[in-house]
Amino acid sequence: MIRLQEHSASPIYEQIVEQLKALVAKGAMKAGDKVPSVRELSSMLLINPNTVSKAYQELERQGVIQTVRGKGTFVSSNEAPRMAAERLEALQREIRRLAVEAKSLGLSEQQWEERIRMESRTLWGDERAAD
Amino acid sequence: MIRLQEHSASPIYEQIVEQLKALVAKGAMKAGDKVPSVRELSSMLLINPNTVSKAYQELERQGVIQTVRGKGTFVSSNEAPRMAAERLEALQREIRRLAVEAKSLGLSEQQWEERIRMESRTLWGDERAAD
Amino acid sequence: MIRLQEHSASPIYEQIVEQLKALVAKGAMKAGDKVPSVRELSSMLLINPNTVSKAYQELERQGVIQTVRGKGTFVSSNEAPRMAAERLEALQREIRRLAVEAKSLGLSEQQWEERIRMESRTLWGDERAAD
Amino acid sequence: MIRLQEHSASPIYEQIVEQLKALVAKGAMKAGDKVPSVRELSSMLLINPNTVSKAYQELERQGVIQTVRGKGTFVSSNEAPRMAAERLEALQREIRRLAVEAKSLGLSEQQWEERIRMESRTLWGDERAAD
DNA sequence: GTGGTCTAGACCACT
DNA sequence: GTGGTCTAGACCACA
Repeated sequence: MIRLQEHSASPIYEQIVEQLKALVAKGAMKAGDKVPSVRELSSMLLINPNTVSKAYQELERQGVIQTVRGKGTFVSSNEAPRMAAERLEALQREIRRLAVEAKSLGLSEQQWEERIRMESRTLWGDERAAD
Repeated sequence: MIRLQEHSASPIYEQIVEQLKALVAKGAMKAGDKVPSVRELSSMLLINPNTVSKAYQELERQGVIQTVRGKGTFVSSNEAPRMAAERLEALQREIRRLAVEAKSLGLSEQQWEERIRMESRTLWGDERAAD
Repeated sequence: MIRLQEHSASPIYEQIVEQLKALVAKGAMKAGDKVPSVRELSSMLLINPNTVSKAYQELERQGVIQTVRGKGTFVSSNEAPRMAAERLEALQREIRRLAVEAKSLGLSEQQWEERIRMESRTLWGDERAAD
Repeated sequence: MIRLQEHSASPIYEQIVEQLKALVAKGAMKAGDKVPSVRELSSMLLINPNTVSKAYQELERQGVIQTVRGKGTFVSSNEAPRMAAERLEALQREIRRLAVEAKSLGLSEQQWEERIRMESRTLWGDERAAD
């Protein structure tokens, strides 16, 4: 369900954050679903519980999951994402950076937007199909 | 020409890399143009020469600039960017990550693609106008 | 009468304490009124009786309710709240903390006091109206 | 400058966050001022560097301080506090809680608002005097 | 059982 | 020198 890349530039806790957000975005996990406990996931991934804990705390800050004391951690109903203003700003900055990288690689506008659409389809496509 | 954000999450050398790539992508610098020497740029930006040097090494590795012994450093003809395969893979991974973040923030497919187009226009738009 | 937020930062027993104090403060419950027994409330809220018991112990410690052996638990006459000195000190410390947070968020003194008044009205306002 | 209460209910890292925010709110520290390094403060307070680090990360998330790689940590120009929406909501909830506690302690509306004004003066008072 | 906090000590990237 | 990440292992509150 979650797979770590050992020699990745991004830290382990960030990989967990990204992948869990991806699972929720894709609909593989839905509001109310139980997330593995800190100890469970840490032993599954063979990493320290503190590292998982750090990832979960970041996910809670962003409103993706919610912890219930003594019971566990659950996917939250993501109607009101947290820190939306800051995250939208960061998103736009990163899009700008990637567009520069794309052009720097010699991609045309059409090629760049085609690559975007490839990812859009896998995320939003199913919903459109369901219409 | 290059402006550093003192308080940024990304390291200074990366800011230089990104901004020089952006200048080339926007057409503000073209193949053959001379880029400031390490000493020049470091004194302009009031930073350590080693930091500029690290940035230039990364830019050369990506094929954006080329050093000519005794003459200086120049923007290279960008027809065959180095490491294109690796960088295209990384680009696609990052697009995927941003699409997840966009959906996680509650953006619709239309809103997400509109944000992409906002950046595309400023980079590729001028060329289209010139057609 | 009491509504728990499953996904809240504060523990369940604290939510019960806060809400019962709020009911008394608003006048919805008055001195001598019977409060639900531990068993009743725990089955109403679908939680462990120990959790309700912990809440009632805290409320009794603060002088909000009183247990009469064999008869039940009642809202106490609130003329001499227990631990008033300690609680007043804690109150002042918390006001100080919130004022700092308000200023840190860029609120003006007027905006801060307006937010206070919004809450004051709903608690004390009715009494003034009854004068 | 920062004093820890050993037997406080609130964790050490939170005490650091609160106290540093208070120093900035009072004007004792201003934008651009250097904050003690993680290692410095941890040895001053005789606590683990990780605990200070956790506090600083939270302060950065709230936009109170900014770290500059390899140089240190500085008070940020607090014109755009971060997570403002979420923090304003939390502030209002906490005001509500404190108002209930005040009334529960038998305070009149006047006594409650007087206690608010006591803290307001020490934070905003100086500015008014400077007008 | 759950997550939250803290310590001790290590390694790394950046300047 | 700076902060960021990670591990190992401990204790606590909550349910």
